[in-house]
Amino acid sequence: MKDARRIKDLLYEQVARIGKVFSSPKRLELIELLCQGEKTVETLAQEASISMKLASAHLRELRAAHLVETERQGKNILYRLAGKAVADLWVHTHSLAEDRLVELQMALQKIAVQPDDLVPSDRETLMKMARRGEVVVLDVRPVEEYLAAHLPFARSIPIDELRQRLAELPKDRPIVAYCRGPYCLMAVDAASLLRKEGFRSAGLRDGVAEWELTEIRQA
Amino acid sequence: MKDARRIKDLLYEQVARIGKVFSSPKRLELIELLCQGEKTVETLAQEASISMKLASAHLRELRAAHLVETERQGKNILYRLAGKAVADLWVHTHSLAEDRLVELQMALQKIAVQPDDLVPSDRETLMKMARRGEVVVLDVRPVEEYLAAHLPFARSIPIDELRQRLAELPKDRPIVAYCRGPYCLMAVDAASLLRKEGFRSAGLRDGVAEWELTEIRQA
DNA sequence: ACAACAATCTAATAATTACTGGATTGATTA
DNA sequence: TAATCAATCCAGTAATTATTAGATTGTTGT
Repeated sequence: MKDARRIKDLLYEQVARIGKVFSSPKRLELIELLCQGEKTVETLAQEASISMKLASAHLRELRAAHLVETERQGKNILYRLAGKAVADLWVHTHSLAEDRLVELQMALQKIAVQPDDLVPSDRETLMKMARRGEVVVLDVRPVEEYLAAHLPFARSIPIDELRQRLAELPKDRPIVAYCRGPYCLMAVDAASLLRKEGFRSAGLRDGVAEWELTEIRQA
Repeated sequence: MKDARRIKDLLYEQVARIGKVFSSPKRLELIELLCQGEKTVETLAQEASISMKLASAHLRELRAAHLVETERQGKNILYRLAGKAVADLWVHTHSLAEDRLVELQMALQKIAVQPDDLVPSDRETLMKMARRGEVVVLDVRPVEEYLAAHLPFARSIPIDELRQRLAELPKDRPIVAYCRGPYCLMAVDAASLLRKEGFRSAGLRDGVAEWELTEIRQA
């Protein structure tokens, strides 16, 4: 059989369709946004700072690769990931990037806030403390994203409302803020705001997708 | 801070560098080959049926993304994956492709050989039987790849030598052949050859990289 | 039925990327 | 030292992909 070559080419080409989707920065950003729950094209475009037309074109690619599904909701069209496996591949991909690309490591370090020594860095003790109420886990994403999924014991205060709602937070216990993931700056912004206001606070690098993936691996 | 946008763009762009590498069929094939162990440019080019120049160009991309390392060995240059995480992402990527792309599923079904009812499909019982010698696990890749890494209890007979070495195999026990992975046709070729010759035989879809990844998840 | 709106489609151009041929580098062998 | 070999570099063209503008499709509200 000399068409073994032809078959192989066909197979790898199919896999490359997935790779192509992950080869554009904006598409990656859209995937990360969709990891936070279903969204309309308009919302996605706004959050990613691109035109609706361009967002639509990128989403078209995502759909062609069967990585997202759509549903009409009145005038809007809702996009959602076609499965948890898509979010997982996003996490695996950016983890490998962080592992291998020094440029990325340095860029991430630049935006990180100093860790607070009262806040544990490993999740097991963090969860133990959260369960006991010794630490407040704060979700600073928009409420809809919190409602779609959030970390255990997390409380929701969107970053825009944070300044107005400081009174809801305790000053005697550390506050761990998290957001969409390592490329979302809301958690670090929240943490530095809280510190300025006299709270003990730290930012968590992981979002829900990252958390859930490593949960499974540990279990 | 209005440069939040600039920072984000930079971060996603870095991750997209990894995606770009995975967006070309031939680069994927090279990655899979490198999952089997270190190889020279010439070997890689031959196995992937491309010119050495083109192979060199693709490998250049892989190296630019820090996914492979090189080492000079006399006249040749050896390429190897920069870490297990690279092989893992390859497995995760093609798994997602198999999960989402119907075209790929059908193409894979077309090349699959009928399963043998004496050969278990889940790896735990397969390993139990292999340990007891109730089944022969046969690595049909080139010997060097077998030497670099192989499945537990596996025996090596490269596919080219298989016809000459049939006497080494038992007729009373089933033989499970495996190769580089689901896109490598050596295992299915071996299994159908063995069946023609009166052996009980089946092909295993997974290669070493796939096996090792799912091992860890189960453990 | 019509205006307003969300989103897509189509087509055109700009920007990247893939591939090939010719020259070049570094190491080995005669 | 010259010849050979593996591999890369460079430059040019072919092929894809990204992006934007303009027209179009559904849907809602008046």
